Amino acid sequence: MKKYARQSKILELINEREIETQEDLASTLKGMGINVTQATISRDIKELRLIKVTSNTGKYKYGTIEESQNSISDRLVRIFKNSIISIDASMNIVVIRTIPGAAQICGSAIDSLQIPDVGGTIAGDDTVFVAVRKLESVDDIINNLYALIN
Amino acid sequence: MKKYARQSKILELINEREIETQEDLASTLKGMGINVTQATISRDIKELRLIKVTSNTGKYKYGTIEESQNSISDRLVRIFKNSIISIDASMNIVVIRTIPGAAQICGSAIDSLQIPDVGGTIAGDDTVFVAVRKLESVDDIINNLYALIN
DNA sequence: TATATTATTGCATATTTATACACTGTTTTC
DNA sequence: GAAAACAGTGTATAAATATGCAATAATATA
Repeated sequence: MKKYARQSKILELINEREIETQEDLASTLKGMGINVTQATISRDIKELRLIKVTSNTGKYKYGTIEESQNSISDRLVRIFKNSIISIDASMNIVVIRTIPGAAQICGSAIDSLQIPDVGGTIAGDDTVFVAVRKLESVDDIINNLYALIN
Repeated sequence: MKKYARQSKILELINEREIETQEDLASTLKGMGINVTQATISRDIKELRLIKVTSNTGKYKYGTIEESQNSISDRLVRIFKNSIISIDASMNIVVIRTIPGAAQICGSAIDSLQIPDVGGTIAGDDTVFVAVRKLESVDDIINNLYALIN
């Protein structure tokens, strides 16, 4: 059974180099004496749960979920930057104004961030309400959000 | 800018349903009055950092990295189950025998698991040595590994 | 050992995805 | 306000990926 040896090599390779396609991987492996076709690579990738992640250059490359952990918050931050108009508070409600249509996604973004003392969010079309558990935390949360967009 | 409204809907959809392809997504959105082509979906998916994950049925579907967190250890466990022959210890070294060629990948698997008191691993072709920091921890670690494969 | 079962893979190809290019609408700059 | 720069999208298609099927290898079973 040479499958695992090959898969191990695959994990190694995607960490070392920018592997952009399955053909890439197949031919690199071929160069190392491991003869395999794209079809098998496709199956290996499924088994190994490898994913396509965007490299620094904006292109797709193969990577692991672990590795792309960081990019989760990247996504959220990017969405924030592009859509938030203002952040304000009324008592324990943080009111976020967004460009039209972006409130929902900003809401889910905030949910994902799991900010302490955030009880929940509700979003309309261009407004998000963030319920804060304690009045004292409101400023922290606002600063937290501002930090994201700068 | 209706892009974010659409992307928000996309996030919603992939959580609710098993979306298998980008065409799938495009036509579902179309059914909801959001008119968009596969090409744009492809770009949205890149922006949202969505990935293909294997659904329960073994097929691919779209999902988020967050959602597929769990499947990381799945991968490792699966590899273990399929390749470990025996687990034993000599003093503070846990010795794992695997099917030929699988030691490397089992080694990386163990590394990823970040088991307490594991100092490091080294793998040959069909054998992995796991260095344990304290003699007292050896049994725990062995049980830990056995638990994985059962 | 012979037979049956299961796992792994290649080949060929259908399916799916990414992208170059062109167009449109929006925002910025002077 | 006109011109320039930019963002978003569709069309068409090239590029990349997944998979049915058949062959072979590995493993289990009698």
